[in-house]
Amino acid sequence: MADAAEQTVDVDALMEQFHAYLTKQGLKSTRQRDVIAERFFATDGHTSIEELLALAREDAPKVGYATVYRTLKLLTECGLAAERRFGEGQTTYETAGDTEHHDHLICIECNHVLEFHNEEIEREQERIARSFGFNLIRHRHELYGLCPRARGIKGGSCPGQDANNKK
Amino acid sequence: MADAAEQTVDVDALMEQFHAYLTKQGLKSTRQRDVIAERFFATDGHTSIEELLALAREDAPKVGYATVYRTLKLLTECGLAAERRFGEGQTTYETAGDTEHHDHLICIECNHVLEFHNEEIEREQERIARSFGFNLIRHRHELYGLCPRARGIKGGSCPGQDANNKK
DNA sequence: GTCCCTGCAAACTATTTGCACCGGG
DNA sequence: CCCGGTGCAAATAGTTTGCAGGGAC
Repeated sequence: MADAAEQTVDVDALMEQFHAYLTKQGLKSTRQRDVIAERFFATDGHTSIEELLALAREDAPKVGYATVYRTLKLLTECGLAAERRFGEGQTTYETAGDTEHHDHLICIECNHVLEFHNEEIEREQERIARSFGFNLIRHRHELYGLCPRARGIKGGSCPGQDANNKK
Repeated sequence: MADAAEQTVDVDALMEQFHAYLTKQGLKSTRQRDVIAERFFATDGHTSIEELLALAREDAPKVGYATVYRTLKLLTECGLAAERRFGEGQTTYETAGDTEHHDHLICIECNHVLEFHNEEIEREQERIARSFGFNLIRHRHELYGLCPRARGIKGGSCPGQDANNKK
């Protein structure tokens, strides 16, 4: 899709942000954290702890679940990762900070996840919150349905289907 | 709020639907199921398994978690209950079937839950799904923020705050 | 009487934590 | 060196399941 050189630059920038955060908090930069963060930044989609553990173990075979959880928590704290809880299973994480806000459209058959953004809805949400006297902090908006392929449309496919079709 | 006589009618009607479903499925109507369903229908808000267990035990002291879970699963199957998973904690359930669709506005301080419905957003969701070739089946839309009371507005309060402020 | 249902406890899944040792600054 | 980090295993939280006995139809 995008070529390797460009991605590497991106990952480097994110790693730098991560290291800056660690330093600021008086925390240490370790091999495990670096491996996990690098692998995480290199994924484009919505990645589970289990997947990240497997990826990290390619570089550092002995890392355990706990370290992955702890590292993703750090990444979430500094705004470089965002937790997403679709369906029933485990939490997945997506890179954040670089990209702007978006919501999700999920196929209930193939579990593929697409992203969308709609200003009209964003505005409407604000209006609703305000009308109840609320200060809107964040929201969660997920659309579940059947992608063209799942509906059996001939030649149909989820846009970007091939990218990262999980489990 | 509403008076007791009116609520009773409502609960009766829902119980009837529940019994109809059980019969249709060749399942049995038992004291435990009735107690749990009645108590559930009598709550207005978003109720957790734990709360339902406590309520059910007022009528039938020996019911266990498993029965409550199993009964709520039945109620969900027949469309009389809907699972809701806000925040981190346990799943809560709300009565469905009688009321029309709505989404939720949750105060992150006091955990109070309000309901809203906005046609514009519903339409926009459909449009978005269609634009990706999706068949929209269901969605999840939750707004998290601070209610007037939580923001410290003098005299402010969540609309309906007193009704059912959980945990 | 036949199955379904129930309560209990054990199993499970996803995540967190305690602890002894390891390693970055 | 010091103190935070790591791996492992055990602990937790929420929910599900297996099983022996009980109850609905």
